[in-house]
Amino acid sequence: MTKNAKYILDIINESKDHLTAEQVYMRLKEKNKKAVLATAYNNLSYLYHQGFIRKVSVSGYPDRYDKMKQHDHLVCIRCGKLSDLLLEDLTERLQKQIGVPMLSYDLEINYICDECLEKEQNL
Amino acid sequence: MTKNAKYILDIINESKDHLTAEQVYMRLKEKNKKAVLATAYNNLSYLYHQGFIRKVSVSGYPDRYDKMKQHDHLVCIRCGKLSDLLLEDLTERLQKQIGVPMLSYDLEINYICDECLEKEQNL
DNA sequence: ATACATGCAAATCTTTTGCAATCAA
DNA sequence: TTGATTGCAAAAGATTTGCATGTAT
Repeated sequence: MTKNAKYILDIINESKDHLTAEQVYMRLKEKNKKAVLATAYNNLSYLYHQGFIRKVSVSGYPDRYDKMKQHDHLVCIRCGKLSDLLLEDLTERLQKQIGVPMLSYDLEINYICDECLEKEQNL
Repeated sequence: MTKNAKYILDIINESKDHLTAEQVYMRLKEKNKKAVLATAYNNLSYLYHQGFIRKVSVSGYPDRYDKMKQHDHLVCIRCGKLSDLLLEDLTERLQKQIGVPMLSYDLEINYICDECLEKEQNL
C-alpha cells in the first residue's frame, strides 16, 4: 500500500460523507500537493478491488466512495442525495436464500428527500 | 405515451435480460427503423422517471434497464454480470425501520461468478 | 537495477442537450 | 396550429489509458 493509497483510505474512513473521486482528490492534495486526479482514481480503484472501500453507483451521478463497514443507503431518486442508514444486518438472512457465496450486499432505499418533495409541491 | 415509448416498454417487459440503452435501441430499430440512440435514451429516461421501469447502475458499466416487478440482483464484482434473484420481499420489514416513506428498494448481492472465479484460480 | 507508482495529457465511453424538422391531437 | 417527439450532431462529464518520469526497495 503506497503513500497515496494510505492517504486516500484514511480520507474515506474519516469522512462522514460519501465522497466522489473529485472530492477525494481535493482532500488528497492537502496531504500531497503533487497529487493528480488520475492518481486518486487509480488508487480508489485499487482500494475498491482490494475490498478496502465500497463504491456507490447511482446512475447520473459520479461514483461515490464509502467505508467498508456494513450499512445501507437512502437515495433520493430526484437529486441523488445519499444518506446512511443503520438497518438490521441481513447477511445471514440473505445468505440462506442464495446458492452461492455472498461477498457483501448493497441495499438502497429509494425515496424523495424533503427539498425535492417541497420543490415538486410548489409547482 | 408515444409509440417509441410503448415499444421500449414492451421491449423491457418482454426481455429476460438486463438491457443497456444500446441493446434497447437495437431492438427498437426492428420496430421503427428510423429510431435513433438518443430517442432510446430519452424514452428510457422518461419511462424510468414515470416509474414504469427500473434502472440498474453498476459502476464501470452502462446502465441497464429492467422490469418494475420487485426482485433482487446478483452482481459479479469482477465482470459486472447481472442475474435475477427472487428473495423474500423486504418492503414491510424495511419500511418499519426507516422514518420516511419508501418508494422502493434495490438490493444487490455481490459475488464472483463462476467464469471469473475460474479465471482467477488459473493465474 | 528493477518494478511499481505517479503526473500528465489525451482518449474513451456513456449519456445529455440544442436545435431544426416532423408528427399527432 | 400548437406543442411534444424525433432525428441528428455535438457537447458534457466521468473514468481510463499510454507513456515518460520519478521513486522506493
